[in-house]
Amino acid sequence: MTGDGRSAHKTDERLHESAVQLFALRGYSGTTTRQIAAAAGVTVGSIYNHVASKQDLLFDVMRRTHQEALARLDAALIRARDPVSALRAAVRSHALFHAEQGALVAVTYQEMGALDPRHRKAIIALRDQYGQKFKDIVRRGIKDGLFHVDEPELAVLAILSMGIQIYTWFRPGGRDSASKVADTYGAFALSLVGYAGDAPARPRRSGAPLARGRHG
Amino acid sequence: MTGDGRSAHKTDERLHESAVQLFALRGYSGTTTRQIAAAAGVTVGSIYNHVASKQDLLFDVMRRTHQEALARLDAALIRARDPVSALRAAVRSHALFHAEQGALVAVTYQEMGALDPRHRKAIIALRDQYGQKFKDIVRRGIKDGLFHVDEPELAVLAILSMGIQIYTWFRPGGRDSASKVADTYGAFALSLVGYAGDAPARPRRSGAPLARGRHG
DNA sequence: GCCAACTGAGTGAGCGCTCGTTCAATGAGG
DNA sequence: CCTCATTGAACGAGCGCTCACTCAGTTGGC
Repeated sequence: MTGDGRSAHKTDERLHESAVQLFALRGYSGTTTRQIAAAAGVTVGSIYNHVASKQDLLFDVMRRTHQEALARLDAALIRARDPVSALRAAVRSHALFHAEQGALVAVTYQEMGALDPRHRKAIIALRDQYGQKFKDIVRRGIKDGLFHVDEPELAVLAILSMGIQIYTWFRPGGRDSASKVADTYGAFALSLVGYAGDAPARPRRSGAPLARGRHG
Repeated sequence: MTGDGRSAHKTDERLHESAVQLFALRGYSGTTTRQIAAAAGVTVGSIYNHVASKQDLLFDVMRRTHQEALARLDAALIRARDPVSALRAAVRSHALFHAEQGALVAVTYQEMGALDPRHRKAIIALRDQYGQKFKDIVRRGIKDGLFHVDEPELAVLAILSMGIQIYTWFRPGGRDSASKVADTYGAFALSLVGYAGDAPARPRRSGAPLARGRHG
């Protein structure tokens, strides 16, 4: 039978996805190799034809998560020509990723302590690379006189933090869509850095029929 | 009871503290009862003279953490007479706690998945109780016309989120003191909810020459 | 003042079981 | 017929937890 879903590559992917789901649910130490194998539809021994160790599986999940987040951030920033639209686009990308990829994000943030020191160093480097792009935007916004914030480094940390935590409460089908959350967080970030031209109080952007900000 | 430093109460406390440190470092599943015992200066069997199970130890850590955070928040709010000073005081208390009690906070946020469903329910109730106090402040600020934010619920989530994450990067002796971070975050929170009177000096509505709409 | 009875923290070998990992054997596809 | 993913038994280590026991320290009858 050709195309029976049993090729080596497909098993690789199923192992990866099974590991993500289980690590997110039970944690790295709380997940057994047998559970991962069962979820991927193979037996224990077969895992080791595809990954060197459980530890390597964790590292691979984290590495790919960061690379994906970086790729999306870069894509979002391509069209931004000024710090305001750049920050809005960056925060939107950040928030969307953390809302839509909850399992990947949960593993990445909760299992840092389960990584070997060697692997951890590599992941931290990727994380810094990600944060640096936000710092650059805020720094430029200040230089251009658009943003007014006393502690830009803390502001960037705060902006990243509020986005990261989305994965802990966001559920698809909840009150707000991921896109709505992402837009709102973009506005929050601009308020945070003291950008005055985007005050949230006044109804902006044509399609806002529900004047829900200030009923009397 | 002679004061020889071997009283049962002291062992209780040492077990609790050892569990906090180890759970924070290696996670709940990654920590063994023998490690906890060794860190507390006793052997395995003795643990069970003080706690019912490893799971109960985790629950106790989380419960006490939330109760402590709630107590500090209430203490901080006693003197607040208006939404502005209340939000500032609440965020300051929140940020300080998450900076100063990193190990407690790490366990509380990273090991929710390791709790029994029964225990988890109790912890979530405490967490909601904590968040509700912030919601009340923001709601009152909006009603009084002091805060201007379109999405108050998301704003509260964002404010709590940025404070929670402090435990992941704050280290005593770093660039900023916990107090400095807490004050700055208080200002961030007020910017976030659209409170105009406390922002760093800036040209309000002095013009927003850049296109505000998104590019697509 | 004495000693037997009692209390409860501490001990450490050991229970049944599961862990991550290995490997000889298997069998289907090219 | 050869290749290689897959299997499942097996390995040694380690898991949470138990339990018969030790041993200070305290109590209370005489």
